Amino acid sequence: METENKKILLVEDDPNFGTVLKDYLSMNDYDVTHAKNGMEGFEKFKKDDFDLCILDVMMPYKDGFTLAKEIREKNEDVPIIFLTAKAMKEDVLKGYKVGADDYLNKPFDSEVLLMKIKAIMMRKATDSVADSKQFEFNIGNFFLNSKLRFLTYKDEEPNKLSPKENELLRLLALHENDLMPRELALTKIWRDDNYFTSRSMDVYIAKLRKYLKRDDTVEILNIHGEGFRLVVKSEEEKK
Amino acid sequence: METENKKILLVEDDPNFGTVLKDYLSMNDYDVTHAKNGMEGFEKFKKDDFDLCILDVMMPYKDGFTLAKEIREKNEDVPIIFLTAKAMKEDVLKGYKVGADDYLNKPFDSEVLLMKIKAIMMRKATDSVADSKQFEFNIGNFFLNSKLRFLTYKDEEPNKLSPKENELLRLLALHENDLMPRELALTKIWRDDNYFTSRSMDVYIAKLRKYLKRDDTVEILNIHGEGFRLVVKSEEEKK
DNA sequence: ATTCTTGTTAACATTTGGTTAAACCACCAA
DNA sequence: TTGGTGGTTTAACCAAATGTTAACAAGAAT
Repeated sequence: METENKKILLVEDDPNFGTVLKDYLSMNDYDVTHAKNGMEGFEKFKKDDFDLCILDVMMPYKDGFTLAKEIREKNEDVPIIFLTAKAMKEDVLKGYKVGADDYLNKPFDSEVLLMKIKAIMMRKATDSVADSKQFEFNIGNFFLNSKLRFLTYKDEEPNKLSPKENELLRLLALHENDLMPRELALTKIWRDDNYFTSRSMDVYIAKLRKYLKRDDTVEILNIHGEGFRLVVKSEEEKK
Repeated sequence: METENKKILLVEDDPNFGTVLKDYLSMNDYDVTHAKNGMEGFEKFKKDDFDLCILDVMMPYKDGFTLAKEIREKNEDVPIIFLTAKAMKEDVLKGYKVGADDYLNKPFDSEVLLMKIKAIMMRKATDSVADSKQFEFNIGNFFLNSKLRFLTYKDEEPNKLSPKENELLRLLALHENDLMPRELALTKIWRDDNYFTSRSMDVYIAKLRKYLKRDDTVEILNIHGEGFRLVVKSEEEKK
């Protein structure tokens, strides 16, 4: 199991095709947000951080190109793939002008789309030195490197964390001193919220507590029925 | 003094189409070398340094894919565009597997080709700062010359590395002390990510470890499910 | 009290990695 | 053609890492 799935923004007005495509991509481990038109697409784009945008060109109100331009103003790096109804030269040229990374003519083969997505993601993966921000945390006297899955106490030997331990602690750290809802961890890490995954998560909370108990300024509290809270006491309140 | 024009290798067996295309590209300020078949294409490729290859897929003797594979062995970065007679799914997938950057269905619009060329060059220009011509590495007491495929320990006799050993170690070195994701090596070196390529990679990791074990400040660590990490201990932490 | 949730441990199942050796393959030379 | 050589892949087997489930104890809520 790896960190988090890649997020894709899919903007497609045809509801049937849109949902089918969304499901297909989800099945292939992408985290897909589906917007039904240009406006909605842009709203959703602003609210989240996507790794890729797939835009239908022909849409009412706001076509794919206009949307792409707006997106480019906000972010000049996100890869964009256009879906065009036919291989119109003008469309293709326009697409490239807006900074498309690729385009596909409908109808297209879903495997080809997957291939393209992979190729594009790989390209980005190589150069983008990755935002290390989201992956490093100071938690009391601990330091968590979530990319290498290391938890270090003071200057001792780093402790290896398993993927699930790591993801869970990272989520807790992202919500430091605040509630980290059970449901959030379950859907993000276990991708399913049921009795068993819930019990499994509790097992992992126990493991994390074991690691963290070396530092008595750090603690994972339970909020009954809601979730957990990673609290870090500051120097003063430590006494 | 002006910058030099981008060099394009065009491999196309149809003499009419080939020369017309060559002239068209030349007119647009590209420095085009035209080869009439796969053999000639590969010969010319070896003799010069191209910024882009445009390969016809259907050619006598040696088809475009085979040629692409040979080219990839020499150089894993040159962008490759395929020209395919028809939009066959198999062809497209095959192309991507060989590491194509794009493909075009004949007949195609020349402006579209120009656009694609521009887009691809742009991409390389921006992101390829990443794998910038980095072919020499100091790894602890080792010195890796990745161009000549030599690994030297202190001042002893250089050790020859096979192409795969070399590429793998180079990728690791590029990510020194950081995670080198499995997937990255598999797609970059093996051009496919499946059970067997993955096992093959593990075999190569074992080989590299054997070379490296002479120096105990250097080590290849595994990050379960993620990839590998080439760590070089500094003098202090060595003790 | 009793019912639901959480904590913890340990057994078990599954997945991934390490290593060796043999098979395979392309190339070159006799 | 044959045989050798170097490189790579495949197979087999084992070891390590990770994850799930069951069982039971302990807390909280009503």
